[in-house]
Amino acid sequence: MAGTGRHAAEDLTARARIRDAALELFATRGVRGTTIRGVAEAAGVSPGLVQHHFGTKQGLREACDDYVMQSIRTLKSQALEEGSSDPGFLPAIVRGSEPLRRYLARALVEGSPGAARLFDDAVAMTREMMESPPPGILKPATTDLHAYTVAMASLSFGVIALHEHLSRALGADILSPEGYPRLARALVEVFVDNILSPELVERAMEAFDDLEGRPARDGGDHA
Amino acid sequence: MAGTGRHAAEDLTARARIRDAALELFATRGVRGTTIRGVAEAAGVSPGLVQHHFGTKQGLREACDDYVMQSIRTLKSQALEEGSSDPGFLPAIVRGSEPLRRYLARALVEGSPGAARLFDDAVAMTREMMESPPPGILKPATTDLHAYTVAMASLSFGVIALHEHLSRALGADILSPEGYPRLARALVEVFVDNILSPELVERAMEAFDDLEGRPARDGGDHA
DNA sequence: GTCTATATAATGATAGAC
DNA sequence: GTCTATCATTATATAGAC
Repeated sequence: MAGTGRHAAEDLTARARIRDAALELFATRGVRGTTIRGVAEAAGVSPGLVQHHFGTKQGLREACDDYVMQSIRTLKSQALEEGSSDPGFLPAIVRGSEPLRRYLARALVEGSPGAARLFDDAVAMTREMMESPPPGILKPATTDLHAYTVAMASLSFGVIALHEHLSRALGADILSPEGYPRLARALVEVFVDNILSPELVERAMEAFDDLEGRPARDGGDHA
Repeated sequence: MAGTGRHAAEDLTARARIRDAALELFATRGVRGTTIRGVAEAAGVSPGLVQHHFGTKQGLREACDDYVMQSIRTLKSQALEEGSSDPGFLPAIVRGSEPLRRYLARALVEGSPGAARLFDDAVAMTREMMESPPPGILKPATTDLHAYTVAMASLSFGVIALHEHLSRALGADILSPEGYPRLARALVEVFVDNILSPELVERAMEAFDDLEGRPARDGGDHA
């Protein structure tokens, strides 16, 4: 499958061209902001043909959703086969096409079933890896491994969802092969660095306990 | 200002009720998915009154944007005054109302000028803190402090943008006072933990160098 | 498969009464 | 300030020709 979306427009069937055009518009204008007419125009076909191939706008959207999520899964599998050392989804998605990434970013916030499934699968996959870590990765020291896993997934997918802001702040598209290393390096540094003093960490943990109404820990001298 | 959005609907002027209704709809259905008529119905007024107060749909959106971002800034200031130990935006936003958070999540992806400014300000604020860290926080060991800062901002705002998925995966609203501690604790653990072996970190850093076309580091024996 | 033409509904915005 | 009535535009979806 040409899952990355990198292909010449002329080589594609009308159906594929429509799907690609819809992908792009759904990503930039959102689902409701995209019109069948706009898709048809962008694909160089008539509005009637869009309906012919996908039935309704909802059908078109579902087709895009399936296509994007399947493409990303394929990219992820390829990255795994090549033995990528980076455990997250990020390296896989960086290989994808720009529209693919922007579609995912939108879908993560607009409420797409496919994006939700992708996120949940990533959590499950990360959790399995944390329970029996590969060489070079230690088992996390936490009493709540599930929350730990969710927090890690938040890091990866947050980069996707916010890539526009991150790119603007950094001055380079952080999901392009050019800009990605700079952010990735910084993310690893944040992981490795220990900028929080043990006392601060202890205080923060106690504050969280308080929020939950738990009893104070050892050394906690507050009510 | 009732920046948290916690107020009885009866106590509000029609203008405020319209704004709150629009806030809610913009957040859940997006800008293009929201209709003047829908806003009017939700606010219990006529469509004409919406136009009377805000002119156009665009004007209504800008008013919502300004209101939300200003409210969040106010919450942030309050958190700072109270000497919150948590440096990010998260603790402030957790205090806000549910619609406020969902609006921000959408705005971060839909392309809102106000959200972009908020993000950039957060980066600048975090950067200043990193350059002269408060007690308990060490200066990060990085050669790219700006990227480091952006990565940290990504963590905070990523939680907002993805809160729906995080909440689903965790089984509790992670931006409510009930669910927040569990995720926050996990985030701190991810920060503090060192689950990556030095060798793995070294390998990853070299891979990033390669992507950028930099020369190999000391000990790098690959071409 | 692909198009044009059209039915039907919804939307943003305006005008004017109360 | 608040409403109703209305216009012009635009949208989805269908029908049917080629």
